[in-house]
Amino acid sequence: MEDHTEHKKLLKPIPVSTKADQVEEQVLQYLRLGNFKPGDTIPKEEELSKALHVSRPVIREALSRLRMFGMIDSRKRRGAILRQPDLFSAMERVLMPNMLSNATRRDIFELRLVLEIGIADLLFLRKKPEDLLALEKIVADEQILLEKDRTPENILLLIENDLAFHGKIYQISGNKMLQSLQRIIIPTIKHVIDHQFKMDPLSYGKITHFQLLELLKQGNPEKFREAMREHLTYHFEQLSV
Amino acid sequence: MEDHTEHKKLLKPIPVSTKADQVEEQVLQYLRLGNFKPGDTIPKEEELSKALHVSRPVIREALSRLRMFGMIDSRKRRGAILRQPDLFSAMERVLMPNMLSNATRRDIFELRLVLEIGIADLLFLRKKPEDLLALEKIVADEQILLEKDRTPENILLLIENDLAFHGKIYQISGNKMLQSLQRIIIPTIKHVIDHQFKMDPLSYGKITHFQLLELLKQGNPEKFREAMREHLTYHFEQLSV
DNA sequence: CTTATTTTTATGTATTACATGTTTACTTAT
DNA sequence: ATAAGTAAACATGTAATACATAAAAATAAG
Repeated sequence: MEDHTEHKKLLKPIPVSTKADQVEEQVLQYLRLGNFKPGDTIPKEEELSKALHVSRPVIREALSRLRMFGMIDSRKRRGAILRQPDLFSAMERVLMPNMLSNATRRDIFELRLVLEIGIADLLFLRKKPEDLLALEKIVADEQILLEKDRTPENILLLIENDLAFHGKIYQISGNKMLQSLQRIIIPTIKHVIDHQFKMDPLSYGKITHFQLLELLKQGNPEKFREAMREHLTYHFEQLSV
Repeated sequence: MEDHTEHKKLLKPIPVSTKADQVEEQVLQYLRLGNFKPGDTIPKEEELSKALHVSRPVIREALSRLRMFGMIDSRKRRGAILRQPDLFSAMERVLMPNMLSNATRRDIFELRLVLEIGIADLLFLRKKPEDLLALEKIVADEQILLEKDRTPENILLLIENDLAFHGKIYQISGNKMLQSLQRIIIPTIKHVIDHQFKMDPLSYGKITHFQLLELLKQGNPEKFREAMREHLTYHFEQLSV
């Protein structure tokens, strides 16, 4: 018997992943190699259970994960059908800025800067008259707010206004992926500005929203990029090696 | 019949959610409001089961999803402990370019352009001598390959070399989030270039990798941005409104 | 006091049963 | 014969239960 326990210790270097993990990997592999298209059905839980020699709860646990990513959509009687995975929307659900490490929050803060600098070409490719009108409205609102006193609630309104301006930029890009990323970025940026850097959320460079809008109307991508870089200059100054 | 399809669109997009979905949402809510930190433990499955009045398998199904995101790490006897969610790594696992819609693939293609244009400031902030040496090696290899015949295998090597150069750029940025995004982008870019645009993967503008490297050594972010924009000009030309 | 063993306990896995909603097939009425 | 209504089948959703397993805690042995 003591020999038995000896073997037990020696034989198991424990690369343990649970069965559900393995099933998930198997199914993903199956999907990758199968070259399926959205709308195709995958084997029934019962069939998977028999094919992989695991119980149905384990199968369900694995499929549940794919469901969370929007990869499958299982309906009664029909089984599970493949869907186009929505890469970022699932991520939004689990994003909790306070759970992230400072390093990750910093990464997201930087990501925002990278995106808003690099987005210029898309803006000039896709901007429409109504977009410019919307931005004009936002800038006009900002002007009104700036002329008022700096009461706490006005500060909040200014922050909202600022968010609206930059958010509209992502929207004009016409790129859903960028918009998804922005939804991930926003709560993190707020957290970073409040807790990590303790900077004034409205401390922008010499270039104002108004000037950015004018450039978007009459300028070109290159000028817009450099103006945005200047606009975000205080944000860039927060960065460290 | 045409009337029928009309109604289908107008009526019910099916807002059904399973219990596991609801449990997942409850737990996420609990975590968000609780202001927890990595290392904290969450209630045991049994407790959750009683508190939410659902069976343990349902609880497990919900927790399994959080496990997939790396949010929790459950160990026997101890229960589940919170971890810092790795936002993008889970997404890499489920990325299957052939499952994406053309629109999504186009979005990812554009994301790459946005990132590589916007990344310039980070590069100049974080570049280190060894990074430049690595890039020099890549560029030298490219030069050797370019002087050889255009055999299929040499073409493949050139594509690998190109990937190495641009990949190194992301690495120099020192931003893990950008590197994660790149791992999502790479297989999609390949797919898009092969199937969607049918463009030459190596068709770059007048600016070469060598010139980009020289700018990274002696130039500034602004010049680098515009050079990268020129380098990617044929990619930008693929874009449509 | 250290080490080995047992016990405890929470998760991992499996079996089983039943509920629920869809599809398919069948029946019935006009 | 076509249309509507009904019943049967079937796959997923939910639940209860039992046992395996591993890790921590408690206890016993040296």
